[in-house]
Amino acid sequence: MTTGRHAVTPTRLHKCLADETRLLLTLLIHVEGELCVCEMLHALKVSQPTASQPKVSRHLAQLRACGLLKDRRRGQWVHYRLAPDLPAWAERLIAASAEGAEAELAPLQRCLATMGNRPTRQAACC
Amino acid sequence: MTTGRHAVTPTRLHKCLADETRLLLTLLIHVEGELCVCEMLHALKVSQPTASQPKVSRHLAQLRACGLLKDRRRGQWVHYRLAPDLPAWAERLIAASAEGAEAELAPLQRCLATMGNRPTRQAACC
DNA sequence: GACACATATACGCATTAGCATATATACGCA
DNA sequence: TGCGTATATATGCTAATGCGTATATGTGTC
Repeated sequence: MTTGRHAVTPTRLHKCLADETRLLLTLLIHVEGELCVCEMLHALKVSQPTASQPKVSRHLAQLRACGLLKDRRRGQWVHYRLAPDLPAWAERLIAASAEGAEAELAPLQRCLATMGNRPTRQAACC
Repeated sequence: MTTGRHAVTPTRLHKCLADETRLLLTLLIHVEGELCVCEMLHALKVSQPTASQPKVSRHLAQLRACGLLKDRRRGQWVHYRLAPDLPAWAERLIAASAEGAEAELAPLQRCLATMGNRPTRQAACC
């Protein structure tokens, strides 16, 4: 479990979302709630056919280091979700981004919906 | 429609705001409505004592090129304001940033308020 | 332990971004 | 015209960013 060293500031948050890959990963998690790396990799290939696993992993690590995401290992899968302690303004900022990126985001969501063999997700309480 | 060569996209907008200087300039304009370069330079020195005029000008040009700001020459002064045709999500995004950056923004506003010799601003309609 | 799968990190490289300094342009006024 | 003020751009440099490939770590299963 990674705990960011810094508080989330607007500049840091914008830097995180200034990369197309990180933006899509973040927004995808924002709308889906929680996703594992293989799901994100799968979805991302819709808009970035050449997207590689290390690329996704590196960007996720960066988002985690900034305090934007939390990870949770679930067997062999690692699931990512938005950090639960994000300030309200940060959530509003992400929501606004999601609206602006609706057109790019929708195809990825559709791809996710039809993805077979998705790892079972269990509620955090179990 | 957008006068810039490109439409404002979330990625482009985040890139714009991912730099501390550009973020503060944008937010300052957002809360003040319209500002000329010398006012921004003056205010910015509160948080960046070494801020130079070319630096501010370069960042403003970048924000303008992205379609975030519009400029208007008023005699020897050039006034900047947010582009009037920004999509609603972009304005909400900026407003959320402003909230997150409140602590850094307030001192600049105070500095502006006590700045002498500010160029007279006239309503756009005259 | 050996192997397969899921994910993370290291390394070398190419591109980009931001900066300081110097210089150019635009306007107002004498 | 020439000068002062306001703003913009050019240049050369350094540092940060993102990428692909290779490799390492962690987990489940046999």
